[in-house]
Amino acid sequence: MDAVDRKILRILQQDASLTVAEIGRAVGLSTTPCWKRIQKLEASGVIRKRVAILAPDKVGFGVTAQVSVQAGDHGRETVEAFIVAVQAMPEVLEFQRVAGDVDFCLRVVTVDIPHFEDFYRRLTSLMPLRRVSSYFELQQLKSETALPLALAPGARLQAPIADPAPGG
Amino acid sequence: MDAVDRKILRILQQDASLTVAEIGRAVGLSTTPCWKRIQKLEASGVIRKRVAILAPDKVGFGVTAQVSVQAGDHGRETVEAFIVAVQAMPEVLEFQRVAGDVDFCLRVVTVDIPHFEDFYRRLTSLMPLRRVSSYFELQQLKSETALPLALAPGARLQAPIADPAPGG
DNA sequence: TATGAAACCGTTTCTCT
DNA sequence: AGAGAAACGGTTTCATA
Repeated sequence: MDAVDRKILRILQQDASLTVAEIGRAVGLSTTPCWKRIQKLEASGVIRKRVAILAPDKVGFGVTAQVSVQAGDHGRETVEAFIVAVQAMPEVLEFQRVAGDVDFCLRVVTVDIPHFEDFYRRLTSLMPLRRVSSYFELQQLKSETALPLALAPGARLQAPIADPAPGG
Repeated sequence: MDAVDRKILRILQQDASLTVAEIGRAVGLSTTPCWKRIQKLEASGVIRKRVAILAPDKVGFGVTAQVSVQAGDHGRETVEAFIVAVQAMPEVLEFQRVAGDVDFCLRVVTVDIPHFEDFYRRLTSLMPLRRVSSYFELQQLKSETALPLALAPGARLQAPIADPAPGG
């Protein structure tokens, strides 16, 4: 993966609806080699998928929360069952095991506070937990799905991507 | 927005590389009306954008962390400058003001621990902070960009989307 | 608001450098 | 590896119900 591949990825992370010809123009390549590079990036799993990002408020989700969980002192099997159950909860978008003074972090969306309370009740009844903290989002200050490729190993620091000039 | 629109959105959130004809087939519509609905969902801002999702490890990001920040007792202007500075830090993917015993939550990616230390030093020198907690991700248990539309107001509970049958 | 046919344009393949 | 031309297929428009 070279600098041109990284440029392509930076563009596709920002807007995957551009045509191959437009992307090629932006990275200084004609459509065929640009298309071949994209195919390779998809085949090798660097590009995992292409998705549509929705506006949570426009589909009725008013609450998003960060939840930290400290597990009680339970056996491996209990914790594994907990993990499977949490993974299956649709309101959980992100779920990770972490190192620190908590064991798990979750990012949760719900329609409103009563729905969150219902979620919370279901979560805490899965297994006895030592501590659970919920942080409700008051203001979304930044939300990115794009990885900062300018910081990736091998990247020369680059300026942000300019739109391809309309006049060519 | 009706049940068909929600079906379309559920599909597009999962895989935005499907053709309009395929999506139409999955929701029981021919391509033209399906295409019109997608256009409307884009125009109204329900669909914010289409993006490529990359594999962090394949581009060299080995560390992702959740960082909680409790602000010191500072004036509005100091905090606003802090917010602007954090928004500009490329390693910060998510950044929100929250209610609870911390003030801000961040989701951060870096190449490795030394790079995280560098980030941490820059973050903590922006403004005196009362407390900063970092939780390093040990295991990604779930990672979704798709909102759980089955829980959205107005949604009848629906089964997961089946792939359109290969044979037609 | 849905459909099918047709026009248009982007993607994919092929050939050549 | 990259370029350009051609074939293919998906998108977008149009006419119609």
